[in-house]
Amino acid sequence: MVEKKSLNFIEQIIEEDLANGLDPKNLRFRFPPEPNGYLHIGHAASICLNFGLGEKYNAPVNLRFDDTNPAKEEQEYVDAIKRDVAWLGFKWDKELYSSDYFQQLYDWTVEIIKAGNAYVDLQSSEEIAKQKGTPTEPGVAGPYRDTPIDENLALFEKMKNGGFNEGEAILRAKIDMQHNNMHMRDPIMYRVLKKAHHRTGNDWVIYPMYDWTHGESDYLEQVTHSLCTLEFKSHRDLYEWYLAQVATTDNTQPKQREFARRNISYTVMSKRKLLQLVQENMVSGWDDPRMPTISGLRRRGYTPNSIRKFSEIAGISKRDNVTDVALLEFCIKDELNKTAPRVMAVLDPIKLIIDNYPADKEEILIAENNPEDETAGEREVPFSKELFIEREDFREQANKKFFRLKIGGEVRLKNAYIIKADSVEKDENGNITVVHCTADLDSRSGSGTEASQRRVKGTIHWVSSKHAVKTQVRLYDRLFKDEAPDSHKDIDFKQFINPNSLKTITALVEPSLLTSKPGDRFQFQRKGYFCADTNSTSNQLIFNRTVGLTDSWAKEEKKTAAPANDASYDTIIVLAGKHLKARNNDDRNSILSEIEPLATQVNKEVLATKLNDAIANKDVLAGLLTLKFTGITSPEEKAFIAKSLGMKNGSIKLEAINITITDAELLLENKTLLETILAEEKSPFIKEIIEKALT
RNA sequence: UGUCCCAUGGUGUAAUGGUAACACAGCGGUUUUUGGUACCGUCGUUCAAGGUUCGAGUCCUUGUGGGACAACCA
Repeated sequence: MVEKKSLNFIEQIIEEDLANGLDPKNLRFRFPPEPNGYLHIGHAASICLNFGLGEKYNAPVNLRFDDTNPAKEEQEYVDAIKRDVAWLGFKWDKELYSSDYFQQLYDWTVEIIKAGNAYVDLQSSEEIAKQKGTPTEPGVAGPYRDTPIDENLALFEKMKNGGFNEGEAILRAKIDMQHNNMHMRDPIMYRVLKKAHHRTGNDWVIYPMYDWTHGESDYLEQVTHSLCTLEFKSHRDLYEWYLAQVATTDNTQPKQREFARRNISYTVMSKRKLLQLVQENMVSGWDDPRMPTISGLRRRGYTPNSIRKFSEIAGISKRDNVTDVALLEFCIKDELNKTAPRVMAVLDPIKLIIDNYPADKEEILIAENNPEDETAGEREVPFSKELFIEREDFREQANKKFFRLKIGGEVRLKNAYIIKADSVEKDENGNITVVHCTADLDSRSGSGTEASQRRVKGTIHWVSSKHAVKTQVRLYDRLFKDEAPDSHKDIDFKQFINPNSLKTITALVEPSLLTSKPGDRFQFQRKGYFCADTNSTSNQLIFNRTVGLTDSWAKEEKKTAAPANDASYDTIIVLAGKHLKARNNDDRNSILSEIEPLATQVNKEVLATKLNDAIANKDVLAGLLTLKFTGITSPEEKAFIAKSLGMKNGSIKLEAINITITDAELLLENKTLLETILAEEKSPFIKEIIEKALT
C-alpha cells in the first residue's frame, strides 16, 4: 500500500514546475546563511526544507555564504555554520561564497550602467532616504538620477578605486521612484566600505548589497528554487528585476518563493536578539544549553534526528506561528526513550540506612540498561547498607496517593530489595538527616524467590553511599517566562527572562557513569534525560538536563496544593487571550459572560501577586476583566489600573479607561493621567469617552 | 491612510470544489520493579457577511483581525 503524503506548498510549486516541463535533473537548491551569527532552530527549518527537498528530488544543495558585508561577518561563524549543518546530517554539494562572485557582479554592473540602468548618487544617506518617500507616499527623483552614462561610469570606477570615502557615494539601480514597492525606488547596489573582508581581504572597497547579489548568485549556480522567509516577499520584484538585467533565456531562471519563519514558544528567534543575550552575558555563549541555537541544543543533549523530526512535523506554511516548545521536547523524549541508557542518579540526596543489612556487606546487583531496547544489555550496580535516596521520595506521613516511602510503608528499591521505613533522625532544626528502614532480604530483584515477585506500589531509585560519585548537574528551564517574549511591542524581550532558567546542583550518581564521555546521553531514572557536558571529565562529571520526564505526580500535587481559585484565574487568562483575538463584540461579550462567574471566585491574595507580575497583554487584560466584576479596593489594584492605563494595546486601554470612569474615586485619582492620554490619543472613540467622563 | 501576504481545535499542520483530519498539549483510565514508556478513551476547529455551485475550509466580493515593507543589514 502506498501512503500518500500531502505536499507542503513549496513542494506543490516544484511539482507544478516539473509538470510544466522543468527537467528534474536541473533541480537545485541552496541554503544561504550570512556568517554573522550562529544558526538556530528556525534556520534548522530552512536547512531541513532545502536539504530535505534535495534528498526528495535527488537534487544538489549548495551551502552558500551570503558574505557581502565585511563589517559583520567572520570566519568563526562560517566554521560554526558548517559544523551545525554537517551535524544535522546534511551533505552540501558545493561550499560557495557570494564573495566569489564580486568580479562577475562588478562586470555586470558596468554593463547595467552602460545600459543607462544604474547611476552613482553622491548625496548623504539622509537626503536619499528623504527622497525615497514612505510606504504610503511615493518617492521623488534625486539630482543625480539623470547623470550621463559616461560620467556614471567614471564615478563608479572612482568608487571602485577608493576615490570616495564611506558614505560619500553609492551606486543605485535606476528603476522607479514612484513604485508602490519601496525596494524598487532606485535601490542601492553598491556602497563604499573600506574594510577587510574575511575572504577577499583588501581587494575591494565597494561591496554589493544583498539584493544585488543574492539572485545573481542563485543564477550563477543555476539554483531553480530560491527559498527564503516571508520578510523577503517584497524583495521579489527586485530579485526579478535584477535577474532580467543579467539573465539569458537559455539558462535556468531561479525562482524566489517565501515561507514563514519558525518561532518557538518561550524563546526568541532572531540573531540580533540572541547576539544581545550573548553580549550582555545573560547566557554563557552561543552554545549555552538554554539557547535555541543548534549548538545550544546540541550541548543541551538534543540529537540531529530529533531536530529533523521536529522540523518535519512542524511543517512549512505562510502563516505567522509560535510552535509549542513541548513539540520539540516531545521529539527528543521520543527518541531518547528508545536509545538512552538508564542510570540511577540522586539529585537531592537523603541518607537511608538499612538496619538489618550487614555493615560490611557489598553486593553487585544487575540492572537493565534500557527496558525499551533488549539489545542494550545489563550493567552492574553496587549495593550496601547505607544508601542515598531522593529527598522528595520520603515523607514521614502521607496520604495513600503518595506511593513512595513513608514510615511503616513499603517501597521497592529499583533493581534491589523491598524496604519498609521505620524511623528518622533529625538535626536540631528538625530536618530529617537519616531514614532508617528494614529490608525484606528475600526480595532481591531477579533472585526468583517468591518474595522477589511481590508487588509493591512504589519503586524508587538510589545510589550506594560508599560508591556514589559526586557530579555537577545543571538543571535547565525555559529562558523566558513569556510564551512570545518578543511579541510585545512596548516591552523589551529581556523583561521576560526567567531568573530560574539554570540551577546548578551537586548530585550523586552510580559509578558506571565514571566512564561517560562528553555528549553521552542518559536517562536518570524517574528524573529526566541528561547529557554529559562538553567539559565533563571523569574527575569532574558534569551533566546537563536535556528535558525532564513527564511527571504526573507533580501534576497531581499541584492540583491539590494550589489554591482552588488559581484555576479560575488561569481560565480567565486563557479567556483574556481569546478576548484579545476576538474580532467582534458578540464574541467579546460571550467571553465576558464566561469570565464573570470565574472572577467572583478568584482569591484576592492570588490576584494581587498575579497583578504584580502581569506584563504581557493577556495577563494585564485578565486582571482588568477580573477587577471589572470584583471592583477595585486595595492599593495594589489601584496601582494596577494606573499601569494598565499606560498600556498601548487598544483593548486594554479601553477596558482600563472604562473601569476608571465608572468609579468616582478612581476617576478623581487618575484625572491627570486621563488628561495626558486624551492629549496623545488618536482614536476619536476613546477620546470621546474620556472627554465625556472628565466633564 | 498605500501595496503585498496571511486567517482551520489551546499549539503546529492536513484536507488540491465532495464525510473537517493528524500530531503535540490537556483531561480520564489500563498496564508497569521508572508516577517514565506503551495502550485505550476524551475534550475541542474552518474570522464575519454576502455571492457562485447540486455541493465551499477551498472559488468571488466586501468587511474584520494579524503581519511585512520607509538600513549605505541580510
